[in-house]
Amino acid sequence: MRGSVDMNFLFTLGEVQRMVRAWADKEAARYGITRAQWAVLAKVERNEGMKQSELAEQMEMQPITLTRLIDKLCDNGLIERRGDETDRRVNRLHLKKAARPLLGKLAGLRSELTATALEGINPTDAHRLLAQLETIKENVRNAVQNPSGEPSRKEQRYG
Amino acid sequence: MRGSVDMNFLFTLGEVQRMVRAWADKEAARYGITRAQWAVLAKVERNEGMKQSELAEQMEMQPITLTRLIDKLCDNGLIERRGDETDRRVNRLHLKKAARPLLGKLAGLRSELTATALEGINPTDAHRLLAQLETIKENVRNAVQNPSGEPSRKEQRYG
DNA sequence: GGGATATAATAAGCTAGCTCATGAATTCCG
DNA sequence: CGGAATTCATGAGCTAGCTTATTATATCCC
Repeated sequence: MRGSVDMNFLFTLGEVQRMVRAWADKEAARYGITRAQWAVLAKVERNEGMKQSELAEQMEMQPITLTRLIDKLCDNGLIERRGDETDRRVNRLHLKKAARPLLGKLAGLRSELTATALEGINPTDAHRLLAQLETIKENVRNAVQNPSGEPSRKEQRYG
Repeated sequence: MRGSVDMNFLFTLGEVQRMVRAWADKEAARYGITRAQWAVLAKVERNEGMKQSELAEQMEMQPITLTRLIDKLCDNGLIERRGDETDRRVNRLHLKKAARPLLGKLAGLRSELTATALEGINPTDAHRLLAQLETIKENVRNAVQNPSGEPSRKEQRYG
């Protein structure tokens, strides 16, 4: 029965998210960075030379939101925008040297935080949890793209 | 191996939370309410006559944060603060009549949202997911209460 | 070439949510 | 009684996110 899940899922997710965010922000603050900025920094590390627009899409956020976060990372000397050689509209994002040691510490912090959060959940379940989160993300993405009222004339769910 | 979970759990949770929040807020906006306010309203429904401080504790948020949300719900005529008879510092929260029909619609919306978000996840897994979220919440609560370095052996804070 | 259109980034201005610091009223308790 | 703690509210300020609009550049296609 879905009843009891129905009862709690949305709000529980909300509470967990708020608690985790506050906690991770507080810990990350030791390194002078917020969690949102950290997420951007980590993405740049794994994909140096990305365009802002690509990164925004990957992170499921609006380009302007990303711009603000990048502004701060640039102010702090952690990354830099470099113009693209063939398309002068484009900025490509690169780490600056100062980011390296910080990223090392942040990796350690991430392990700590994850281990603490997932304590008591065995690795198999943890993997399933992560996969379910991805599923939910996908479901929400779809829902946002074809809003519920609209049947989207391909899959009319009410027979 | 925990490696790949370690790699993604924190940031994936963040992305899911942002997407779900934006989506739920957008849907809830049809009824002139945000998700955060909705959560408060739903709690008041299930626990009429609560004090603000009790509610804040239940919802794992700071009293001041709750005060702001309650301000808006009062402005919109959905709930009201009534003074406690024996302790005049205390406000007790009650639904106003206007809240009833709204709560009915919101219950429907919640079912819809939950069903959409969890599409493709079977009920057993959905229950496990919810239980894991509760576990994480508990873990984070503990972590925040005794910050990481401190072993906090049995709370001998005095003496 | 040149107009229409698309894309990249940004600007301006707003909101929600959260916090800290402060203060006021009240109650508790030694 | 009188100091300490509790309960709530206010004000100021922050991050992060959104919408709408603007600027600059590229591309498409006649």
